[in-house]
Parts: sequence; C-alpha cells; structure tokens
Amino acid sequence: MAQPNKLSVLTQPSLAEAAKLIEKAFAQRRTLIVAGTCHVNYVGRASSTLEPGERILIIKSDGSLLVHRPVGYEPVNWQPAGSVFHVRLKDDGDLEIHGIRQTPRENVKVAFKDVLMVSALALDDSGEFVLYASEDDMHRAILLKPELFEEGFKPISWEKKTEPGFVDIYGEDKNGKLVIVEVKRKTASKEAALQLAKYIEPIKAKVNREVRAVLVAPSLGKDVQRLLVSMGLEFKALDPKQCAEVLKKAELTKLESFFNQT
Amino acid sequence: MAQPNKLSVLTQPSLAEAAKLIEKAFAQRRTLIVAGTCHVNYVGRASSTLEPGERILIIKSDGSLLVHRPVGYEPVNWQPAGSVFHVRLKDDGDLEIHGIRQTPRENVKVAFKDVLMVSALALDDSGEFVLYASEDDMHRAILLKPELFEEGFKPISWEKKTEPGFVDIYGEDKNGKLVIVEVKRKTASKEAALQLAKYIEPIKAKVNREVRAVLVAPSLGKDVQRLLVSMGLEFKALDPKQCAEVLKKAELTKLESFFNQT
DNA sequence: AATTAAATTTCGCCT
DNA sequence: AGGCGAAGTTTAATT
Repeated sequence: MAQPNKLSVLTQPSLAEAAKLIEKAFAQRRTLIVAGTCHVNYVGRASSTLEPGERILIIKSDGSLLVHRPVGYEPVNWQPAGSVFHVRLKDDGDLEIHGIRQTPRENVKVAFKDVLMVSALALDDSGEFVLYASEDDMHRAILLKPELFEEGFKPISWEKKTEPGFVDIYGEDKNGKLVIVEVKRKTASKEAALQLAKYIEPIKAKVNREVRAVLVAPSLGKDVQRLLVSMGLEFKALDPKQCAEVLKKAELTKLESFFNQT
Repeated sequence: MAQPNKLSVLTQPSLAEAAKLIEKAFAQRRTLIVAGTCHVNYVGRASSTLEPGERILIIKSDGSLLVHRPVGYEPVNWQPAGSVFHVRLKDDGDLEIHGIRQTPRENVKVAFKDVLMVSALALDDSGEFVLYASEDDMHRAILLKPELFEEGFKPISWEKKTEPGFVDIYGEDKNGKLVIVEVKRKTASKEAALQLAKYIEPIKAKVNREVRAVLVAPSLGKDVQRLLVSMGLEFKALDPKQCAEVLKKAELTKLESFFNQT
C-alpha cells in the first residue's frame, strides 16, 4: 500500500488553504491537481483568454501545465515542461497561479475564484512505454523479412530518413528488375503516389533499365489506385500489425539464439 | 460555494470502492480523475504497452481519455472524444477500465493494481475561449486596414484557404503594381519563400505586367532574407499582436456605430 | 541552434 | 466520410 504522505487532498478548501497546499506541492516537486472555477489568460506565441468556468488544472513537477475543460481530448491552455510557477492570493481574493516559460517567452495565469479540490501527489513512475508499428518499424520489418513485401525481393539499400530525391528502400525483384519502395504507415494519399513518381524519375533516367516503383502501405486513399496505374506504379498492401508481429517474433528468435548460444 | 454533490473524492480506497465510484461517474456523466499504479495497453492505429507505474487517468463525459505520467506535457496514452468505457474488477484483482472507440477502431485498457485517489466531478463550464492573432486574423487585419501592410495598398481579392496555386491576398500598390501577399503567422521559413515564388510564376506569366510578391510575417528565418532577394521577392514585418489590436479596435468601432445607429 | 519530418497527431473546413 | 491545411502544434533526430 502507498505511504500516507504520498498524497494530500483537500476538498472544497478555502482559497488560503488551497494556496498553502499548492505552495507546498511546488516546494516538494509534487504533481498538482486543482479542480475549480477559474479564468485563464495566456500571452506568448499567440494570446488567449478563457472566461470563468469549472476546469481541471494539472501542474507536474517538470514544470508542465495543463488546463482541461470538461470536454475535449486537448487541453484548452497549457505550458510544456520547463515553466516556473508561483501562487498568490490576489487583492480581489482570487487564487492566482502564474506560469512563466522562456524560449519562447510566454506566460499563463490561472485565477481561481473557487476551488473544489486540490491534490498533491508524489507519483513514482519508471514503467517503460513501448509503441510499435511505426513507419520505421515497417521499414525494418521489410528489410528483416523481404517476403513481407514480395516473394524473391532482395533489398539493396535504404534510407533512414526519406528526403525528396531519396526512396525508403530499393532492391531487386526475383526477375532482377530494380524495385523502388516507398513505405507509408497509414493509408497512402495521392501525394504519396505523386512523391514516389517524382522520386523515380531521375533514377529511371540514370539507370537505363526497367524500374518498378511500389507504394507500400496498409491501404490506399480514394482514387490513388487509379493514379498509380496511370503513372505505371504499383501498390502492395502491408499491415503495420503484421510488421510489429514480425519484429516481435524476430526479437524472440534473437533471444532464443542468445540462450542457445550461452 | 459549490454544492456538495458536485464532488465525490475517495483517497486510498479499496479497488472495489474505487470501481463503484468510477461506475457511478460514468453513469452520471461526470469527469473522472483516478490516480494510482496502473499499466496500459493500447491497440488501434498503432499498438503500445505501458508497464506499471503511478499515473493520473482522466476520463471526461464526452468519452475522451488521458493517461498522464508525472512528467511531460503530452499524455502517454489517450483516446479522443467518443470512446465508450467500462470498468470491472479482473480475476487477478486489478481494476480495469476499458475504452473502445470506433472509426478508427481502437481500444485502450488501463489496469490499476492500486488507487491513490478517485474523484468524480460535475464540472460546469460555459466560459468562452478566445485565441487571437492566428494566421487568419492577420489576413483579416490586413484586409480591414491595408496600411498595416503598406501605405496605399488596395486589396483586390483573397483566398480563405491557401491552396497550391493560390495566394493569401492580392491587390495593387500605390503605383498600380500588382501585389501578391503571402501571410505567415510565425517566423517565415525558406519553404514559405519558395512557396510564394512558385505561386507567382503562373500569375506573372498570365498578367503580363509587373508583379511584386511580398512575404508578410512577424520575422524571417535564417537566410530567408537572402533567398527572398535572390528570387526578387520582398518581406514585410507584421506583428500578430498588432493585428489582434486592430481587429479589437475594429470590433469596438463596429459596436459604437451600432449604438450610434440605434 | 536550426531544420526537417513524423505523430495513435487533433481539429476544423470543405467536398 | 475523405482530403487538405493549420496548430500557441509537440517531439525527436539530424545538420
């Protein structure tokens, strides 16, 4: 069970009580949650005002701030990590939290005229976060197991970063034709197809041999198939999850060989 | 003061007690905050796992979900509005909250093995949010008060949406020259300059008269000035805040004339 | 420090 | 519903 001093909660405190706990939370570098009626003023890259209403304010020990309205995934106001905060009781009675951030210079003021709840938490979190099946994962999966792309495909070279003029992967197919592969993690748009068409132009001109250009993606956007055909390009469907599984299996195999080896 | 039933808070509850309040919060469409030790599993557009640690979970009545670690401005896991949630006590004792979202199909599972605090809040927020000095604001400010851009400038036409081949604003200067204006709300990049150069090409070819192309932005990125000069383009500095003030003043004037009129 | 591209981008607007 | 562009985008990687 958690230690009692990991957690301080006040419900419907006076603003003075709330300010005291908030001050303490800043000093002790705790995660702060404040719920109540507030208005917000932001000046920085842009300017914004938020008229009074009930919201949730979160300030983390790294100096990030979030103001959440009761609807919406995104915060209405925020500060990235690195801001410095001060709390005070204003002359008009409001409890004001002032956050200042440098580079870019910006500041946000959250003024509470009523606090429903304040909570100061000492959170301990070292759990690893893993996100799989990104675009890069798809590249690696194809290089690891080329038959994901096509039976008999042999990758020759690849670029980590796709810049204009470079393709994701190129290789040879089972008939010895040069194959240019562009990978998209999401439904491929017309632009992806046009981009690929642009990429292959100078290559076609240079190599003086038959070139296949293939767009690899989980799916195609509207009318992209037609566009590809009209430009003499191909499409190969590839599921990011399949790539994730291949990579996972490869990791397992690697582990096994490691244990067999030792 | 707030009514007592706007707020339910449990500190260090049993998982069964916590589940009961969470269930109630869903039923009553309240904003839910849970702090505790959890692990998270996400499968959808990508897949992710988050190993156990202490975090803050927020679920809003619109069906949005946020999992916040003790550091960082961004949530580690989330669901946009529209998800549906269920809570249950698993066989292994964990308290699991399961969120499902359609289009795109994805689901997230947050399993708590310990709850520090649960809070269910009935938040009432109708306060208006205003963000000023966006790119669009800058367009409107120039159209409203063309001398912001240049003395004697007369806007002829403008595009709400800047598409390739269209410019933000075009007009005539005091000497009758055609002026093409591209507005950027932020420091203008090389790309903005190149984009503008691309835009003016077909226009120059068509109109057969002298054309000025001007990039309007608060400032220029590195080496952009040189690039502009080399392409025969111009730069005009314009502060978004100044635009915001102009619009504000215009609103006031409009109000005054409305009252004078009635 | 500046630039570039990706993001589970989201969000709004338009077709 | 899909596509396009902007965002106080953020973030990470690369120059």
